[in-house]
Amino acid sequence: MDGGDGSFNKASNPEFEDNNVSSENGADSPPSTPLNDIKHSPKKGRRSIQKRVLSVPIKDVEGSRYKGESAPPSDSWAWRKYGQKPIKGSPYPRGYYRCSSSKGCPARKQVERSRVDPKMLVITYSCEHNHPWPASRNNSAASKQAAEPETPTTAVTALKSEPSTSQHDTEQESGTEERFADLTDESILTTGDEFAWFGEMETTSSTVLESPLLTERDNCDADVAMVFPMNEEDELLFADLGELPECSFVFRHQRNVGPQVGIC
DNA sequence: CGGCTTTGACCCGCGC
DNA sequence: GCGCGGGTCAAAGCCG
Repeated sequence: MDGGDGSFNKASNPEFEDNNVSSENGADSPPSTPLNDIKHSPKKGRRSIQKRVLSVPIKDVEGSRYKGESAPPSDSWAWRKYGQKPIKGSPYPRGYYRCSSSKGCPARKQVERSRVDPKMLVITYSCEHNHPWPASRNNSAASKQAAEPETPTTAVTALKSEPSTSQHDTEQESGTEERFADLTDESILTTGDEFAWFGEMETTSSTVLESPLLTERDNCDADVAMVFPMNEEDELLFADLGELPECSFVFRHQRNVGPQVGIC
């Protein structure tokens, strides 16, 4: 498998391929499937799955229960890891997370180390086209409450009510939850936007980089990749995973700076 | 006790 | 048609 043939390209990495909004081509026969069906037609089902890819410095996710390969950023939602796989062409494995903030939540995300910058995490969020994201809540709390999904607007509202504590000083301790909550304070809302919460992050966080191809944060209509900076501890965790491949892809989008594309 | 993480196996789509 | 690779499920174990 991951022999590192350096064959990292669109063919081998659909995530980056679909970056461009687009939800795969609608040529396949839609299985129209809920989670159950995903089992039998995981890829077909993706037809209606919208994705966004964000790049976020791992440093920012330090607050989350970061144990190994891929750090599940605490983005105000509860994510349950349901799988991990080594990706061909990448020395780092990819973690698969499912939203556990609410029952039946279709949201999923993939977390993997950036091939270009090991200190960054590439997170791909995906959700079904017509499925609203769950209300953003504290991970554990949401998990236990199994609260029902709320409308993005409601979710944001809830966030705005959150006291924006000095995230600068306690970022490492509080993690990103606080940070994200704070971010919403000054961000613009896009009601009805399933990815509104995500938009908040990218628009306000200088550390969050987004693919130029995905800047249209309409909703689930785009992939969002996040890259988080890593610290030494994190590096150690990945130490045995090997070095970066010779060829890597990373899309960045810094505020007022413009997109940056690193290709091979 | 409930929920989450980890790991292996299976299934499906795509490319050659 | 075959093989490769990605994505998901399910079982077992661990932790709070």
